[in-house]
Amino acid sequence: MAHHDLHITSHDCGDCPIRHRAVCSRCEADELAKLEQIKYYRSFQAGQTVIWSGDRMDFVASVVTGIATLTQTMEDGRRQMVGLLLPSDFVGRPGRSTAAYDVTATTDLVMCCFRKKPFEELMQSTPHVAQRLLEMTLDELDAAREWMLLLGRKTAREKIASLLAIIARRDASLKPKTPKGGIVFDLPLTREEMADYLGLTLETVSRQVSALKRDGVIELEGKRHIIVPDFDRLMEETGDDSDGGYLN
Amino acid sequence: MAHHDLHITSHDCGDCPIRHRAVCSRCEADELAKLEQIKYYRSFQAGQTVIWSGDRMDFVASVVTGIATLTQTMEDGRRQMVGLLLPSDFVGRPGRSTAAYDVTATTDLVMCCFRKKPFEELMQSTPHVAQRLLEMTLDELDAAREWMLLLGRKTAREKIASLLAIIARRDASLKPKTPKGGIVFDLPLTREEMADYLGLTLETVSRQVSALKRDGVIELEGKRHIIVPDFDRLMEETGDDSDGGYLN
DNA sequence: GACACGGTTTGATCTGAATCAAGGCTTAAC
DNA sequence: GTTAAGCCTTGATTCAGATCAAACCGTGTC
Repeated sequence: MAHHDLHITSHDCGDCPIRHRAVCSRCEADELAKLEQIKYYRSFQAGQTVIWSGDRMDFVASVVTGIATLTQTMEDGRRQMVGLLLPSDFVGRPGRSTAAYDVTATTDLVMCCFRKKPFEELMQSTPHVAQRLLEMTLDELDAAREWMLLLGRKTAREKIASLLAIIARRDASLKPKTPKGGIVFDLPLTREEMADYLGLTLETVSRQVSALKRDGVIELEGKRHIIVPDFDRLMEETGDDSDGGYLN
Repeated sequence: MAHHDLHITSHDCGDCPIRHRAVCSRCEADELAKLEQIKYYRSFQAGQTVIWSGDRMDFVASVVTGIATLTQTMEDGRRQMVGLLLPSDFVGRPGRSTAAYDVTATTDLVMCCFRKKPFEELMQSTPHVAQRLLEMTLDELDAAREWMLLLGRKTAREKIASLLAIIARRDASLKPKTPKGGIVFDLPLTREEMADYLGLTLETVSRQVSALKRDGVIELEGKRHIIVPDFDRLMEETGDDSDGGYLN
């Protein structure tokens, strides 16, 4: 993420409650003004569908608060999650008029939308927006490819550990660590949603979560509150390279 | 693909044997000249590794002829293909200095490379290059997400049928159809490579190919030459929506 | 308090694909 | 012509995860 010094998220986007990593970095005053004109907010309750695959989609958007998912469904009902949208993530494709996936709010959700036509025009005239979007898309592609390794080759236990590590890592970057170095967070997904993420059934998810708890890798308070006493121990269970990833 | 009228592949890139969809569309004469200066060709034999994950990578490239694969490998040797590069496909990430995946030539391969530093500079000064790259990356992301559905939720038989359909469709767009409406092509992948693509073992691939042959969905001449007498029949086996996909 | 409901756990059983193992078919080498 | 190496097929067996089934838990409602 450090490979472009665009001072990303370095200022607020007008009155947006969060800083729009996607579209506002390096915006000039007049560009901001233009963005102001074409933006609007939409709120959704947990469980609500934002848009169905195939529906007309005349906006692009970024998540302000909450979590949304992208899923694909086969005729017989088999579902696979293909994207997880966290605050500041971008959704929508310039140049396409219909949604390619179901977008669903998993938690209460606020999105900051931009009407597509003017957004595309803005993109034409402000090259750094296209470049920033390219960067984000490449990041997403990398994430998708890691996800493919998970889906194709990892065991159920490794899949669960990987998902917990992904969420734990994200949360750790937002919150300070606990005194003893443990990481604590609430699962934003139901067992079924986890299963759709991982290409498993909800029963298998439940069993493997129980197994990780039994083996002391995680602790549970209720169904959703997770304590990871030792992050490295969790990482060992993911099957991933231990070296913490390549440098940029 | 029709959503941007960039007259892509509308002219040759200097003496390149193919038209570089990636970087040459709408190039001005002076931009072409600049590209000429930073480009060079590299050839690889079938089976050769272009670059290993983690290696320094100071170029970006597009495939001229042949096929290359991107794969990820776990420490214990489990492998998952995460990308399949066909002629005119682009590889390499502006802003990153090391390769994130193993890149391997599956067939004899010629790539047209551009040194990264000057390519990035060119990107800064020519907005349409970044935009074209964004478009291509979004296409790749869509493909990755379809692939995720395949990996997470499809049966072995559906996976094989899907892969054959993908290759058949691509070939059909390059070659004229056979008199009787059938599609004929040569598999560019070994059974093991197919397995790595699909998240299966090579034995399962072999069995399912035999099963599709037994059921008359495909015909085989030798190990690699495939005849699809009825493409719709093959599509039925993929588990995908029959409606041929959404309009753009 | 009784009830229903969504999310979850756990148990018993089944099954699709992995694994283990043996050959077969081509092509190239000597 | 024999041998070896790659690639592919097929069979027997095993096993991880799916499926089927039952019950549990917390919350909100009447």
